[in-house]
Formats: sequence, C-alpha cells, structure tokens
Amino acid sequence: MIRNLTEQDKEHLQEALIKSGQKVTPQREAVFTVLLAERDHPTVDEVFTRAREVMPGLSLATVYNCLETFVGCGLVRQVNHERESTRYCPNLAPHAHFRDKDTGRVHDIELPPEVLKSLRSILPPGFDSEVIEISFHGRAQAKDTHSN
Amino acid sequence: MIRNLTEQDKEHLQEALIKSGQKVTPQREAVFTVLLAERDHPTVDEVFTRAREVMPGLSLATVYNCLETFVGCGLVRQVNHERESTRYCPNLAPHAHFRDKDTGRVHDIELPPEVLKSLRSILPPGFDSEVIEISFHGRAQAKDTHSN
DNA sequence: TTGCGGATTAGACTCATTCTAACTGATTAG
DNA sequence: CTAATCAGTTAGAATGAGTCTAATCCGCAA
Ligand SMILES: [Mn+2]
Ligand SMILES: [Mn+2]
Ligand SMILES: [Zn+2]
Ligand SMILES: [Zn+2]
Repeated sequence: MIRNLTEQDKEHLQEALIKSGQKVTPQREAVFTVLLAERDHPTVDEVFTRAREVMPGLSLATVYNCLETFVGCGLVRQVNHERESTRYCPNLAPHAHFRDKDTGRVHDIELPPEVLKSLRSILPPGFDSEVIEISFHGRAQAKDTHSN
Repeated sequence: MIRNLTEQDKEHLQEALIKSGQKVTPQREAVFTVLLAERDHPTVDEVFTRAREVMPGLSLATVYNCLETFVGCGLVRQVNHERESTRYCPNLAPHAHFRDKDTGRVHDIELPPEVLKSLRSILPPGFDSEVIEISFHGRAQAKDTHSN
C-alpha cells in the first residue's frame, strides 16, 4: 500500500531538492513516496517495483537517478551489507543497522549520543571522521511484522 | 617485499586449515604470506598481483578460493566499504576500520572492550548479534606510511 | 513559436564476483 | 605397482548490480 506524502514530507522533499538546485518531478515524488511508505530499506529493484505500481512508465535508470539525487541532498542514506545490493533508508536520525540472518530484513537500531561519542573517542588523533557506519548481523526474534 | 611466514604464522595457518578439514597447499601459503606481509587490507587483485611475484602460475580463481577458505576458517576478515571491491584483513583482534577519503587506504582502529560493550548495549531485547562492523570514513593526517 | 537545460529513458557497457568443467597431483585401494 | 578417488587448481564463461550514453521529453523563458 503506497500512501501519499504528507504535506510535511512534501515540503521536506521540495526544500532539499530546491536547496541543492534541483527540480521537483513526479518521478522524484513517486520514489520518495515509496521510501517513506514502508521504511524497510528496499533495494533499487524493490523501489522500482513498488513505484511502478503508481507510475507504470517509470524506468529503472530513473530510480537509480532519483536515489542518487536524494543521497546527494541528504534526504536518504545508502545502506550496504557486505556486497549485497545497496538499500535505501530515509531515517535521518543517527542509527545503526541490524541485518537479520534468517529473514534478510534490515532493522534500524537507535544510536544514543553517548554511544556515538564513545565510538568517536576510539579514533587516534589526526583521524577525522565524517561518516560512521555501524552494522550488526545476527538473529532477531520475529516479534512483529514491521522493520524498524 | 614478501617475507616468508614465521614458524608461528605457519602453525596458525596449518592449524586453522586442518581443524576445518582442509589442506595446506603452496597456493594457500602464498596467499596467506601476502596477507601477513603488508597489513594494508588488499583487494583480491592486489593479493593476486603480489602473490604472483612469488608464484607466477597462480590463478585469480585460486586467490578467490583461498581467501574464501580463510574467511571460512576464521583466519581473515572481509572488509567492505560501500560497494568497493572487498578487502581482506588478517587482524583478528576486535577492531574498526577507517577509510581515508584522500588516499583510499584503510586503517585498523583498535576497539576497546568497553566501547564494544556499549555498542552491544544498544540492541533491543531479542536482537542477538554475531558480527559487528564499524567503519569510519574521513580524512587522516598522513603521519606515516604504514596502514594500521 | 522557438530554444534551453535539466530530467527521463532504453539499452549498452563495466567489472567484481561466481560458476563451470577440465585438469593436477597426492593419497588410498586393490 | 596401477587405478580410483578426491580436494584443489585453473581458464574462461556467466552473472548481475551499477554506470554510462545518447536520444528524447518537457517546463519555462525569450
Ligand atoms: Mn521488527
Ligand atoms: Mn597510518
Ligand atoms: Zn536505516
Ligand atoms: Zn582490519
């Protein structure tokens, strides 16, 4: 089920695109809508399949382009695990990822500021990190059906 | 410069291979030697190129096979950053990786037990993690030429 | 209207990795 | 001694996520 964007989400999208000198297009709205609808870290192909339900003419190339654009404006993060297909995450809060060995599903794990700080503290002087990626791999009790 | 394996490293290799029911072969020794010689997280192609200097008939397929075998017996870890080629690391101590934006080099960052523990503590109940990957991306002052 | 420039599109291409099938060489069985 | 076995090695083909290219599309402004 693909819900429409809330006014707030639409503004978020517009602001980020325009701020970085790019246009709001129906394709970008559709792709962004898909990302926000189920926050389950879909792959490009999953985004493609879902977005096509609502915009059948959409091309795979455009999905790649839209997602790259979103990453560029900081609207979404890429999530990689080993060499699997890249997944996309619209959660902008600092968080880690947990990949369930059994289901393949990726869950968001909240990252408290003090843990983030203790992580930064392990860097020796002279090392200045802009990005930190934390990913867990293991088993999660399937408590529910959602994914974050 | 590719040094030979120390007696200790040789025993380490033999023990791990035999324990998991596999054989010690000249190719595996050569590849392992390369990994220990410069602990700079080489890609498969880099391992291939270096190992060929000492064993010219070695094939790329075998390098892939050897590295997969080593990962299987816990002799080395795979290191991935985004979708770049997989790199290999023989450092078995818990550590994070720092990828230098400018040089592309990957540095080992020691991971103190208390930081590891604080990281594990962010997992909600029911989440059981076997592997944690931590990677930093940023700039490092080029203090020296080695990589860990 | 026409022109411009960003966006979209289909399809070709890349290249790290995986797969396949033939070969090697050490070990074991007769 | 042969021959069968079998893990390991090898070259090359296949795979597939991602990137590139070149042709269109389209909203806007001269
Ligand atoms: Mn869940
Ligand atoms: Mn260094
Ligand atoms: Zn996420
Ligand atoms: Zn390492």
